[in-house]
Amino acid sequence: MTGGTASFPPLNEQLDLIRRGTEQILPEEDLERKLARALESGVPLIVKQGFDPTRPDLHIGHAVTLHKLRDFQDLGHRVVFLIGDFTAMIGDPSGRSETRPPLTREEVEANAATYREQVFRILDAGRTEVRRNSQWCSTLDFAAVIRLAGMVTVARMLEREDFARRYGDGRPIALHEFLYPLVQGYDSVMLGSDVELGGTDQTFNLLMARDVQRHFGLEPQVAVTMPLLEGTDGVQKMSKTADNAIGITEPPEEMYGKTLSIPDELIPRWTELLTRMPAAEIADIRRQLSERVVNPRDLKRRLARDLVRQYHGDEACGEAEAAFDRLFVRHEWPEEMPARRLDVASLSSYDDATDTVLLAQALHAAGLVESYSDGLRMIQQGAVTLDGERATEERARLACSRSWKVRVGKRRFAEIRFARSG
RNA sequence: GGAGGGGUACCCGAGUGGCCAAAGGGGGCAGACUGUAAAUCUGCUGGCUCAGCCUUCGGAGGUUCGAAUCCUCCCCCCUCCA
Repeated sequence: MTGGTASFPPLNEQLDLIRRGTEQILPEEDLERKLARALESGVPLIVKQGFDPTRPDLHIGHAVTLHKLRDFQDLGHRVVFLIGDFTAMIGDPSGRSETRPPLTREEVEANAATYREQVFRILDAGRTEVRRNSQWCSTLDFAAVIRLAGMVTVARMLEREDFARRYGDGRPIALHEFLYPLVQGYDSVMLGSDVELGGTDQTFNLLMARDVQRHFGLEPQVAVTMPLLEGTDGVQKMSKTADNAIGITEPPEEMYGKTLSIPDELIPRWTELLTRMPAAEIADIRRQLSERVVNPRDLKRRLARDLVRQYHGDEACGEAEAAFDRLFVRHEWPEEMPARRLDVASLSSYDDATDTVLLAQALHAAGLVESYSDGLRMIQQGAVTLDGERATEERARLACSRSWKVRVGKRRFAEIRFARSG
């Protein structure tokens, strides 16, 4: 897949695009030199990023570096999407408070498969090389590992911020955690990478690879780091556990709505990191916001549209926006509500004589609330609406002879019908 | 190997025999306001056909009328010494 010689845009043009949104390019002179050489020789740079397939779902925070990979791709360079299947099976505990349980081969494979599907919504599949590091890591013998470990001193390892902090605090550092940066560096050796991309939390690892490459007599790679994206709360980094993430595969309406719920301050940053809007326009957005000549909501809407379009296409985007307007602007109910058919035989509060069930129980059975008790709470708090009327009676009962359009809170809807199996 | 400290609800953390379904904070949810923004105010935050009942304080036993609290054993985490 070397593709022979290629032609690239002028150096400055390439640099401008690569710099857009990036946190650091280390060292920048090396990048310039490599780009210049590529320009001259027609041999594209090898740009690598590794992903540990430890979880099935990616969120749009992961897309930040993917967009940058795409930039390199668009400039004509070779992108290697490296699946860290070997490392995932060992379980990287770094940074986390809890040790990650090692994954089985099957889990890793399953995750890797979903990664491809998600990643190619951004990357150009036809121009992406997918590799996996088990290919070379699983055959490394112990002597080779020790040689690898000999390339770096403990003092150097302790320069990494989280290692230093943990060491300083007297918190434990497992020995194998030191091996991870080395493995990552070894990946770069095997791939001959010119550039490696990662979040700012990866800076140390990306630079470590340079040392490892030098030990192997190779030209060191350039580390390009991207900012870590804040989640929808605007405070913490986006992550599934912080519950502030937007999944790449999330439904269009969710994606649209969640984007509109981010704090205003996040608009320029998200736009810069998650869309391909030119730098000049981003600057304009910043200006408009600071001069207060625009309603932030409109910029946020534009961002939301852009995101939904990226992952779901034009049509879904239009529908998502229409659904949003209906729900939150015009305060109407959705056109279609998920139908829930409840079997009265399974509802313990069903009363033959009146042919009714307790509302709270029906809400639970329909999956609109977490439990019967939760349903009671929702009713108490005035969160439940039946056919457009607020339910206020805690012990309210629903007639089973008809269907009910039910709303709980702002965004949970269902049409409940009853069935009798016996 | 030795000495000490600790494991409480989603998270942090108080509680050291009954007044404990367990203070307080964070987070979350709901209501008002709104642009599903921010800020603010209010309420809720184990389960159950709830004036009651059932299950929870690392695990298993035990003492007691009664245990998150006392005893025994076990598991796990942390600190210091070697």
